Order: sequence, then structure tokens, then C-alpha cells
Amino acid sequence: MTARGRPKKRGGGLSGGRFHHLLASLRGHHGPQHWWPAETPFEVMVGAVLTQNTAWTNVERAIANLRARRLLDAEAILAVPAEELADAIRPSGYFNIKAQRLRNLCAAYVEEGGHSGLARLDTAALRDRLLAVNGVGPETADDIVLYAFSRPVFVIDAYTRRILSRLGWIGGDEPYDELQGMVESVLTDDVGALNELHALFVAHGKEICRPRPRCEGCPLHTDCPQLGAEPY
DNA sequence: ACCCAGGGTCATA
DNA sequence: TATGACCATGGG
Repeated sequence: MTARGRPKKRGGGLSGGRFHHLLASLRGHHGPQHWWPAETPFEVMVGAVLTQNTAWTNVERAIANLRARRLLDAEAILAVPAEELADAIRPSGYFNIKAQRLRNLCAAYVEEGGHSGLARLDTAALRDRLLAVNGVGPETADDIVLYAFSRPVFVIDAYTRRILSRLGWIGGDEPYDELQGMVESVLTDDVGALNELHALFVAHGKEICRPRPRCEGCPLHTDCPQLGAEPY
């Protein structure tokens, strides 16, 4: 994924200009997000697995348990019985399957030489290596690629789909890779902007662009009252 | 008593 | 390719 041309789009589709306007407006309303909420890149990786289909507040408890048990470490996770790992991450839900997924990810992490080993891979190879881990899908991989390795990828999640869909910029049911390609084709490789944009989508989705009641009047999509008069 | 939450895998057609 | 079942806790 390197720099690309910018197909000029008008009407209801995607364009780089629209995204940068959206980014500025969201930042104005929600403030700087300084993501990912973690102390180390490895903690980002753990959090990315634990937050699968799970509220972040639950993940925070699980990570606090891991920290208290000195388990925020790949070798430590691999050394402890699966049952004990599952018990530590219980608050994040799906604890049995997530315990196995963490072990899978840690095994790959160690095998590839830890963070520095993985960092030698180019962005596409890094993403593929993460996707090869059972339990790591496209969103989890992209969270890690962007927030643990600072590589330029656009992360697609449920909030992003909902917001862009309500904006009328996308249909909403496109496959992950297709949607990612559409967005990346109109954005720059600016890691900082991609970092902020995904974090702001999550903030906006949590606080305002809710599934129900469906927003009415939000300037994001002419239907949501909370954000003031100026459309994004 | 619902619905939702920063998904992914697997079986099946 | 595209559905559906399954995983499981905690907050609104």
C-alpha cells in the first residue's frame, strides 16, 4: 500500500477532501484521541484480540488482571496454563476462545522474533503474517498494524461501517477488503491521520452515531442533532 | 427482559 | 460466495 492517485469523485461517493473535512470536524467535536489506549505495542496486540465484539470497559478489566498477574508478556502467556489465562481475561467475554487466540498470537510473535522481528516485514507481509494466526481477522490485524507498528492502514470496524453508511458514502455491506480499498484509494499514507480517523469514528459511534435511536439531524448525515449546524 | 459491545471461525449449501 | 451458529461478559 503506497501512495496512490486520487480519482476525483463527486456526488455521494468517497473523496480525500471529504475525509479530511470529516477528520477535522470530528476532531473539533471529540478532541484529540491519542490512541491506542495501551502502554506498549504488545499490549495493543493483546487488547486488539480481547476487544473483538466486546465493550472496551470489559477489556480494561481483563488487561488489568493480566498486568496484576504479570501476564502482559508473550512468553509468560505461553508458559501459563490455558485455564489460568482464560480466568484472567474472563471479564472480556469469550474467555476460552480468546485465551486460545492470545496463545496463537503469542506463539507467532515469539516465532517471528518479537516486535523487532515483525517490524522487519513490510506492511503487506506484516498484515499477512498476522492474518495467518487463527483468531486474528482483518480488523484485529489492522488494529495491530496501525497502532502497534505505526503503518498506514485504514481500519474498518462496525462504527466505521455505520457512520459511512449513514453518510451515504458507502453501501455498508461491502466485504472488508473492498471497503478498505475504497477508502485507502482516496486517503494519503499519513499514519497520524489514519490513527486519528479510526479513533474518532469509534468516539463518534459510541457517543452519537448509535444503532438506536437512529440519529435525526446529525450534520454527519443530515440526521444527527448533537453536533451543531455545520455539516461535516 | 431485552439490546449492544472497537470480530472471527467453522460448518453448510 | 454467503449465510447461520457459536463464543460469554457487563452496561444501558
